[in-house]
Amino acid sequence: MGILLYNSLTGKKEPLVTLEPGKVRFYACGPTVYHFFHLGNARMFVVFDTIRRYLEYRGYEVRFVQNFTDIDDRIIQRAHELGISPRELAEENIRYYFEDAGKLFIRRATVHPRVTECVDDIIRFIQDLVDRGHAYERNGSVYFDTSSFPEYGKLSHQSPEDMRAGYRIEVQDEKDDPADFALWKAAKPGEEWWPSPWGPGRPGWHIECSVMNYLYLGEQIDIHAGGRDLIFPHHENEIAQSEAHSGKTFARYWLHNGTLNINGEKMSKSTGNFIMARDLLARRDPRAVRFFLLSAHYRNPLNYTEEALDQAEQALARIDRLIRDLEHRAEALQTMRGALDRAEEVPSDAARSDVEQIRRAFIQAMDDDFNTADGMAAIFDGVRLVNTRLEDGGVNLGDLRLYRDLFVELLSVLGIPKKDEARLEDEIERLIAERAEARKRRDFARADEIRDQLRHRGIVLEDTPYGTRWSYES
RNA sequence: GGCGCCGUAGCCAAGUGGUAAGGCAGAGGUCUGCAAAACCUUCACCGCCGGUUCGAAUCCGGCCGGCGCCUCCA
Repeated sequence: MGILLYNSLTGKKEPLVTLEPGKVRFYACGPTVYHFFHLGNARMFVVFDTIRRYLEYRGYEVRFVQNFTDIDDRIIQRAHELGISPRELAEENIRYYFEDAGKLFIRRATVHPRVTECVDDIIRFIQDLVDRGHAYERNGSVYFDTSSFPEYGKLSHQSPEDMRAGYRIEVQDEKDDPADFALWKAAKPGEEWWPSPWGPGRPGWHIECSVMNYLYLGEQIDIHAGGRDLIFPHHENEIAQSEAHSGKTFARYWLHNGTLNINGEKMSKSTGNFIMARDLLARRDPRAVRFFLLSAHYRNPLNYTEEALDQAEQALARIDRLIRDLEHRAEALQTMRGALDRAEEVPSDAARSDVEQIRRAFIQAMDDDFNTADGMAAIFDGVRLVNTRLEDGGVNLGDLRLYRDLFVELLSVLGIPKKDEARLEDEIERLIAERAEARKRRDFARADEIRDQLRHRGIVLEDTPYGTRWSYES
C-alpha cells in the first residue's frame, strides 16, 4: 500500500503514481515578495515542506520548485511608498523569506526561480500562445482567450457561465470576454517594464508559474500545491496556460491546504487580519510553532490562538523529555560498560519490534494523505510505549539508542529537529544566507571562511545553479 | 446567485458503516525524602431533525451555525 493523496482536481483520494518511477516533480506556489510573510503563508510553506520531506522519507527523489514572484502591483506600490526601487524591495524580502523560513526549519527548494529571471522565457511562452490562437493582443496587453480552452473551469468545478454570474468588478472592455485574463500587462507611466513584441510591459500574475514549471520541471509535473484560495483564479488559469501550450495534462495531482484562521476568519494581509511569522517567531519557540501548524490535517482550517500554541509547546515537550531521558540513560549505562549486561549494544528483539510497530503506525497515518495529526498520535502512542518499557527496566544500551533514533527520525520527517539541534539548523541557514550575500559581493574570502567553518562542524555546503543546499557530512 | 468546506470532551484534534485515536488541561492513584517526570485509572448522548441499514460521527435529505472562492489573496 503506497501513498494516497487527495486531488482537488477529482475531489478524491488517489494513489500516488509518478510520471517517472521513484521521482516526484513537485511545484509549490511561493510568495509575492512585497512584505514579510504571515502565519497563514507559513502554514502553506510548512505543510508542503513536510510533504516533500515525507516523500523523500518514503524513498522518492523529489525535485521541488518554489517561485518568488518579484514583479507585481503590490511590489510596485509598496516600493513607491518606501521610496525604494521594486528590485530593492524584492531582494530585501527574499532575504527575509529565507530568514523566517529557516527559523521554521523550512528547507530550501531544489530551485527558487524568480519572475525577473524568466521574463524572456515568459515572452516566448506568451508568443506561443498567441501563435496557437489561445491569446490576443489589445493595446499593448495580451489576454488569454478562455473560450479557446474548453476545459476551462475544471479545477474550480465551475463553468465560465457560472462565474459570470458572480462578477463583482466591472469588466474591462478591452477583453473579449470577462473570463479572459492578462498574460502580459502594458506598462503604465512610471512602472517597471520590460521590452516585448507588444511593447513595454510586464508579465501578468499567472503566467510565471506556468513558465517556471515548464522551465524547471517540464510540460508535465506530478504535484502542484498551493493555498485553497489559489484554486481560482490562479491555478485554474495556470492549467489553461500550460495545457493550451503543451496540449498535455499539466499536473497530475493538485494539493490545496486549508486556511489559517485568526478570530475565526482567514488570515489575510489585505484585511489586516494577520500576524507576521517573524513577530511570532520572535516570542515563541519555532519548534512549537511548526508543531502547531502540523497539528491539524493540512486540508482543514486551523485556528490560531495563544492557547493552542501553549498546548503545542506542552505536547512537544513530552516528546523532548523522552528523548532526553533516553540519552541520559544511555550515557549512564555507557559509563558502567562491562559492569552490567544492560550495557549490551545489540538491541533486543523486543525493542526492534516496538520500533517497527511505531514506525509502521506513523507511516500508515502519513501515507493516508499526509495525515500529520494522526502521525503525531502514532508518535505519542510510541512515547507511552517506550516510557512503559523504561518503567519496567531491562532496556539495554542498544535499545535506548534505537528508541532515541526513532523519535529523532520521526520528528525530523515533520521537520522538527531535536531540541538542542534547533538552534544549530537556524544558525546554519543564517550563515548560508550571509555567505550568499558575500558571494554576491564577490567577497569570496568571507564566503570560503563560512564554508570552512561549517565543514569543521560536519556540515557540507553544495552550491547549485539554484542556490546552496547543505547536509551533514556522511 | 454559483462552486466548495467546516461543526467530535473544558481546549486542540484524528476518525467517512460495526457501539469514539492522540495531545493539552482537570480528578484519583502508584512511585518519590519533597517535587518533577513517568506509569495506571478517570473525563464525549460526535450541531439539530428525519431517512437508508442488522448496525451511522461516518451514507442520503432538510434545517441551524461558521467559513472560503467567484479575477488583491497561501
